Amino acid sequence: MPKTLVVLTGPTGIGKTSVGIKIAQHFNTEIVSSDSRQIYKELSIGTAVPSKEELRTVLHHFIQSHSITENYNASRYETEALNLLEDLFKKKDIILMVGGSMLYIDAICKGIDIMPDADQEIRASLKKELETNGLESLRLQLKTLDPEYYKSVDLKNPNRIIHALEISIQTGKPYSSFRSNKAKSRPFSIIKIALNCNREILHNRINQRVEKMVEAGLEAEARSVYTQKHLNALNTVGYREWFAHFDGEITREKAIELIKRNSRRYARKQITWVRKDETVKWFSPDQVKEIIEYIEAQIK
RNA sequence: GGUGCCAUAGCUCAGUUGGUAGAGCAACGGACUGAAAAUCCGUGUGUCCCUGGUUCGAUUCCAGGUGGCACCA
Repeated sequence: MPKTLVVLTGPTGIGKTSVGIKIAQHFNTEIVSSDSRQIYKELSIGTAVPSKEELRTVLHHFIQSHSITENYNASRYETEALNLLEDLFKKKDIILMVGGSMLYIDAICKGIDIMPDADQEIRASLKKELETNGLESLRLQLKTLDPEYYKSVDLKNPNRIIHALEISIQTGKPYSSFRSNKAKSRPFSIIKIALNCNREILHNRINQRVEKMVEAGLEAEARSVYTQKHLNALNTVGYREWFAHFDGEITREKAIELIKRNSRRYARKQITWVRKDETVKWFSPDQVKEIIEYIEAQIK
C-alpha cells in the first residue's frame, strides 16, 4: 500500500486544529504536529495547543513533547518526525501533519542539509561582536570565510550572517559547502493543503482568540516562564510582549494590543510563505467535506 | 431653530500664499535550509465630504448643501 503524508497548514488562527481532527477522524489516523511552539510542554495557552478533549479524540504527536530549555530546531524536528513517520506508516497508510511552522514542514517535505548544530559559545561571541562592532564587521568576516554565500545572503540580516559564520568557523569549511539546495526524496507521497479565508475575518478571529487567551490566563502563563525569557523558545508572539510589560516597558493594554498585531503579522508571513508553493491546494476552513474528497481523489 | 468650529489615507492628524498631498499608527507585498511564532527587506494604499461659482487651473478662495462637535435658544 502506498504511503501518503497529508500536510494541513495555513495562517495562525484559521482553524487548522479542528479541521485537522475531522480529517484525521475520517481517515482513522493520527496527527503529527508541525508547530515550532506547541512542541513545548511549558506553554499551552499562548501557543493554542489542542484542548484535552481534542487530544482525546485523535492521537497527536509533537504536542508539548519537549522543553523550552532544549534548544530545539528544524533539523532536530526533521530527524525526529521522520523517525516517527516511519513507525506510524507501519500501521497507517495516511498520516496527517498539521501545523503552521513552514520551515518545519519544509524540513519534512524537502529536507534540510546536514551540518553541525551551532556552537552556542561561538554564537554568543558573534552576537557580542555584532553589538560592539556592528554588522559590517561580521560581513567582512563572511566575505573572507564564505565569499560564495556572501554573494547571495541578505547582507542586512544579522541572523543569517551569524549562522553562516558560526558554521564556517566551527567546521573550518564555508557554510555554503553544506548547502546542496536539493530536495531529499521521501519514502511517501505528499499532499499539501492550506486553509485561508478573507483577511478581515481572519484578523477578527485572531483578535478574538487573543482576548480568549488573556481570559484563560495567558499573563500568568507568561509570568511562569518569565525568569527564562532569554530562551529562544520564548522569543515568541504572546510571551515576549508580556515580558516587556513585566519589565515595565509597556502597559498591560499595550502588551495585549501588540500580541494581536504581531499575531496578524505572523499570519501574513505564513500566507506569504505558502503562496509560493504551487503544489498547495487552498480551501476555506468550512470545506472539510471538499478537503476529504480532494485527498481521496489524489490518493487514487 | 440660531451662531461658531470642523470635514484630507483604515485611524489620529499635518499641509498646500491656488499648480491634485504627507507623518505616526494600522495595513499590504516579498525573502527565507539548525533561532523560523525567529530574522530581514520593500510599499502610501487617497472622489482632499457633495454641488455649483471665480480661475488657464480649486483639495486650497467664495456660495449653497450634507454630516459631526460646541455654545446659544
